[in-house]
Amino acid sequence: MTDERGGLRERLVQVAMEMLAEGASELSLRSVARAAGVSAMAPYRHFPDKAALLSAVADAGFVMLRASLEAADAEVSGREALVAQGLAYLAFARAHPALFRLMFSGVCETPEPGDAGGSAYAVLARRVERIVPAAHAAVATTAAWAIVHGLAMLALDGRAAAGQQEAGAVLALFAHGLGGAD
Amino acid sequence: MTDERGGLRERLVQVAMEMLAEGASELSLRSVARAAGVSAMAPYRHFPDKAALLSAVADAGFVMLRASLEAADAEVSGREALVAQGLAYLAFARAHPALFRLMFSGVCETPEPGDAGGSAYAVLARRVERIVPAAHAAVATTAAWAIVHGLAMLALDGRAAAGQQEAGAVLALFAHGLGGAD
DNA sequence: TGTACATCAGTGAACGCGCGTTCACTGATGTAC
DNA sequence: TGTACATCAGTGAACGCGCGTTCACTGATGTAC
Repeated sequence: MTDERGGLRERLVQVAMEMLAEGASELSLRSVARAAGVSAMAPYRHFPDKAALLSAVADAGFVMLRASLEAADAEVSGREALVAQGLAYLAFARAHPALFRLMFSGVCETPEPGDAGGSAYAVLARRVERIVPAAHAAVATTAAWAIVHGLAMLALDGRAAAGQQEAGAVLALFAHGLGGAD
Repeated sequence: MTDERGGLRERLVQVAMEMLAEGASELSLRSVARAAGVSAMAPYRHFPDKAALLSAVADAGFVMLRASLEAADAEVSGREALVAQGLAYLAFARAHPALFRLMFSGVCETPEPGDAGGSAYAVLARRVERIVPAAHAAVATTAAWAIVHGLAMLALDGRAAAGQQEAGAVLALFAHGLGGAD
């Protein structure tokens, strides 16, 4: 039990993410506490209620997502980087479907929209700004996020082909359709 | 109680949709039965289990969505019709957020992907086919659905500006970016 | 016309369950003097 | 060095709840003869 090191708060978040990774589609406070080897009441030492725990899990998900986008963006440049971010976004959703759903389930009251500083959104926005004329940047960023998010959601529902190839074609079509130099 | 006319099956579906419209975020079999003025067991005469009831509700949602898209498409033509469908899709999501979430929650095992004949997807696909070269139609349709679905989902989460104007700009950018004649 | 029977929609009580949260507690650790 | 006290993380029993589903039933309607 070397895992017993460290604060319970972090452990609960980590255990919850593992449960989601293992296929749990809904988390209960009790089940997370159980999986962490702790009484049902212990989480209340660290979170005011269940929603706060789920919110912390979603936050951790956004940190992971952001890191994925940044890594993908760094590998290439220009329009290709935009496509790479899109594919990374999709890969994240496919790799962590339950977590992804939780992040966008409205449970989490994280602001995370356009103005939230270090958000995953900002990574995408920064890349779009380098591609399209400033006048279109805001609209193009929303469009880029929407297309990638829609693709991910539809793929999770089995409603759109989720293959790397199809997704690549869709993103390339979109990136090509954007105005601006490259 | 003129409403007592008609099959319980249809009444249950209708009542469930009303509950969703009134803000319920999760439906239980019992609550739907209660709202329909019927015992908790009555729904089992018409649905094998809860999932089947939710599935029927989602189906009814798709029928509504499809009708909205068709109506919007009929008003204008060419690229404008594509934008109009997109706005109608968004309007549907905003008008029926809980129903929309249910429809795309994976609860419903409706096929409804590309090949499903009379689906909402087909309405969008038919319009895209008239706009872009046949070689790109499949990719463009997926892209169109994704952008519109992503916009809707992000809007429901409060993560993207959902104003008619912003959405219109995003969709116009996308429609303009598509190749092909118009 | 009347009787016996089958069908069928809906009832109502009960099952076992897991849930979020409350409460009063325990026992270890730190700190003041 | 020792004693008294506060803090704090975690415990464990209990609460009331709504859930999906089971079971055996009731009572109305239709049908055969």
